[in-house]
This record gives sequence, C-alpha cells and structure tokens, in this order.
Amino acid sequence: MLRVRFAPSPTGFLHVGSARTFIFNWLYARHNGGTMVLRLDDTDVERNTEASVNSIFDGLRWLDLGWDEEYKQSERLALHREIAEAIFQKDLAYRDFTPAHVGDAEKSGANQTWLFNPGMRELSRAESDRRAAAGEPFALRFRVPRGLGAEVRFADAVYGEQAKAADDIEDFALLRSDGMPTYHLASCADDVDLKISDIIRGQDHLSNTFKHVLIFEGTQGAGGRAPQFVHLPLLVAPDGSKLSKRRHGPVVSVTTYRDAGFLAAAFMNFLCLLGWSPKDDRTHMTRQELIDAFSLEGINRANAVVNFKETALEAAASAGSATSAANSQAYPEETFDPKALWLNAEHIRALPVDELSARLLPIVQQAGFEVAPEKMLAITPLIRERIKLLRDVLTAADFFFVDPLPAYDSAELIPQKGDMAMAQKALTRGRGVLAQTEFTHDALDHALRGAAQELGLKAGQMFQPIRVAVCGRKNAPPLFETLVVLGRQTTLARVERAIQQIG
RNA sequence: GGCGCUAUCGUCUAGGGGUUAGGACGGAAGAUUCUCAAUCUUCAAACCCGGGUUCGAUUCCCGGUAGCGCUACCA
Repeated sequence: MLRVRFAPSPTGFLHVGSARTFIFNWLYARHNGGTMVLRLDDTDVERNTEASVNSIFDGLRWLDLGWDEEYKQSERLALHREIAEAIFQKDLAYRDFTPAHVGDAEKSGANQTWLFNPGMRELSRAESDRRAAAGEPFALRFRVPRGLGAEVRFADAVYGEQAKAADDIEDFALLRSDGMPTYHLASCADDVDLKISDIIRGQDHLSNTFKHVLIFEGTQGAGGRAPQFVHLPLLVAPDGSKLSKRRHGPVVSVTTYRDAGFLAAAFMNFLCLLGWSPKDDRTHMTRQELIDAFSLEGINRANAVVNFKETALEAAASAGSATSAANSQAYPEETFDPKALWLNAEHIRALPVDELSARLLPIVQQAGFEVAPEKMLAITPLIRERIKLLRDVLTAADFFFVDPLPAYDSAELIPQKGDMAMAQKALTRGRGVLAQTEFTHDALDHALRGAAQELGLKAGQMFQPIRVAVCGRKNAPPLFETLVVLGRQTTLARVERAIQQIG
C-alpha cells in the first residue's frame, strides 16, 4: 500500500518549494491510488507559530488538492520518546550531558569535522544513569559506528545509490535536553508509525538521509522498515542561491501567487515543470493530465531556477513598505516567472467563460466597483485573451467599471496617419451613426465601416478615435463588442465628451 | 574545512557513443485583425573545462572548476 506524506514545519508561510513537494507527493499518491498524509512537523516549539499554521493551510486549501489523513507531530511525543527509549536500550544512543551552548561554541570555533562531544560517548552506563537520576539534563545522541569502516547506504529513486562512511556522520541528537524529540527522530518515528512507503522531499535532506537510515535500522525491531527515498531538486533564485524568505520575500510565498491572480491549476502546472518533465512536448497540462503523466522517472536532478526579476522585487519592496497592507498590485508582473505567467494565461483562456467570469467578479468587486454578474459575463469574453493574471481584469476592463472615464490626452484621439481634424470628423460622424444604429456587432460593423468609406477614411482611422473616446486609451478589446456591452447611452456620452474635449 | 549532490540555448527541459542536439517560455522579424491581445510562420540562442576509453564523445570513466546542500539540543 502506497503512502506518502507532506510534512511542513510551521515556521513561516507556505513556500513555493514546499508547495511543489506537496504537489509531487499528491501526484504520486493519486497516480498510484495511494494515500496522502499531511503531517505538521512542529517539534520546534520555539519557532512554531499559529500564524504560520494558518498560512500553510491557506496555501494548501488554495491549491485545492486535499489530503487523506492529517497529523500533528506535537501530539505524538509519547511515540517519539518510546522510540528514543528503544534505541537507547539497544545502546544505539547515549546521553550527552554537555550543556548545549558549550557544544556549539566548540564546534563552530574550530573549522573542522565535529563528530561528538568528547567524553560523553564513553560514559559508562552506571555513570550515565547516576547523572540522569540526579536530574542533570542531557541530550540523547545516536551512537554512530566508529572506526569500523562501516558505510551507510541507501538507494534514492532520483539520485541513485548513495553511500557515506559512518565516520563522516556525527553523533546527531535524537532528544533535546528538554525531552523534546529532534526533527530526525520525530520524523523517522512517525514515518515508521504512519507506515509511510515513500518519502518524497527536498534534496536538502539527501545528506540527512544517512542519519535517517541509521534510525530506521535502529527501529527495525519496532516494525520499521526504511521507506523508499525520493529527493527532489531544489528551487533556486536566478542567481542560483536558494530561495530565501528574507531576500526574496513574496516570490517564495504561495499566497503571493494566489493574490496576484494565478489559477491554482496553472500554478500547479508551472511548479510541476520545475524539476520534472512528462518527457514529451507538453507544457500546458490539466490536473488530470499531470496525474496521468506523473512518474518518478521524470524527475530531474539539477536545481531549477524560478526566473523572477530581482530588481522588480526590490522596487516593489521599497514601494510597498510604506503601505504595509498586503497589496498584490505592488508586485509587478516581473515578480513572476514568465513561464508561470504564460501558463496562467493559457489556463485562463481554457476556462469556460462563465467560470472565468465568476472568478473575475469578486476581484472587481473587491476593488470597489459595482458590476452585475450579467455584465461581467458579457465583459469576460472581451478580455480573456488579454489578461495573464486574474487581477489584470482591473486594467483590461477598467472602462467598463467607471463612469465618467478618467481624463485622457486628446492627442490619443488622433488616428494613424491622421490629425485632429480627422479625429473630429470621425467622431462627429460616429456620433450620428451611433445614435441611429442598432447596438449589435454586425449592425455597428456595417454602419461604421460605411461611414468611414463615405468620409474617405480607412476603417482603422474611423474606429480608433471612437475607441479612445469610449475606452480612454488606444489599446482595448475589439470595438463593436465593446460598444455593445457599454450600450448606446454611455457610448454616446463618451463620444460627445471627446468631441467637446477637442473643442 | 569535511562529506554529499549537480552541470544541455537567458530560463524550464528532451535526448543520447555517429542527430541539422528537439520542444516550451522569453527575445527578434513577418502574416492576420479596427488597436491591443490571441493565433500562425520564420530567425537568433546550448552540450562547463581538461584528460582518458573509443574508429568516433555532448553522451561512458577520471580529474578540475563552479553552484547547491548537509555539517544545530532548526526543520
């Protein structure tokens, strides 16, 4: 029975790298009919925050993939201690009475390999018991085999056979001096107990895995058998450095993508293509296609760059810092990988109009505009090929939401190879035509084209002044459809204003 | 410092002892349309370096270099 788990530690928001790990786990489970477990690895009491837990769930809920079982590591301490005790009883671990901070100082001072705090490993059991009984605090450390030329090995599904000399592995801690389990112990104990069959996680754990193999072997008696390991290449910044919360802030947070108007399916699609390939020419893939295509063989070994512009990020940071409120508009398009943007546009275009309209509506309303659902439904087909992010609806369809239009430069009304007089002519004639013509695409098309011909203008020279009069700018959706949605009254008022503006 | 991992266009990647080294994004040019977008066509753009093995290496092996990770009583 295949069981995978996603085990984030609640010490910050949901990181894009974590999101990808979650997605790969989920895909693997769904592809193989397995079980997806969500486990909060919250053994670091100092750094865990409730806000972080909420943020992670927010992100995961947005992804909308779901999971089958849920656990909290902090509620399983008894199990962890039990496993630790078992390992200790097998003499695979020993008590280290060295005060925590002293050990740190010694290690960081000399820039050489540290394996264990001197003296503690050799402490006799009697001595150890006596000091423990006396209430002296201690950490429990794994007793890694020394001087035997022993090798720890495991097979990684992505990185292949891995081997490391036991002499190069330090006596890592299992239990802290306050009795809390460390990540290594809690994670392995839970993986055994939850019968996790495949551990799919970031490559930053590849080196740690040697320790985990040691723990799994030490737990063998308790029914543990090492799961299969699957390490994923890391997601890094354009300069190759790892994505950091401090340096790259918003680009590493899943909620930034959500707030900017990414579709969860597109975001997932994008993340999947970072470090994994379907091995064919597909890029735009639906959730189901991803499930069907997913396999461990498609996972790459080299780190993948999330190609955002750091400069855009800095600009947004300095501009946005004044207004502390989470303002998604503060993050320019360059904040996101061009491929993510393109994929999002692809997914947007693939959405049925009514569905897209329903997603756009709340964004428009939250921006303070009052738009009826029916009107939004009429606007949607006009902009759906023109937006990359859902939030772009605000800039692509702005003129549908406000009335009157904000000020614009009269020079904008001048058509190609024309002058203000031509604009004047087109608008005046347009006003007459628009006052009489039926507001349907074909009727407007026919009437306006006819008028252009009569005036000796190219169609574009006739349309452009009207477009600017009605939209307030040159680049906008197709004219006739736009006029139909706007309606005769608004259209005429705006054309009239343009004529007045020219003087 | 020690140990581990990695290395194909700017980015994501396919490929693999003999290929015009393929695709996608992005970029450039063009077509099309009432502008923009979408769409279509075309173009530029890559096998880290050095040794081996081989008739032949981008591919296999070794070394170097670079990057990343681990080296916490963080996860």
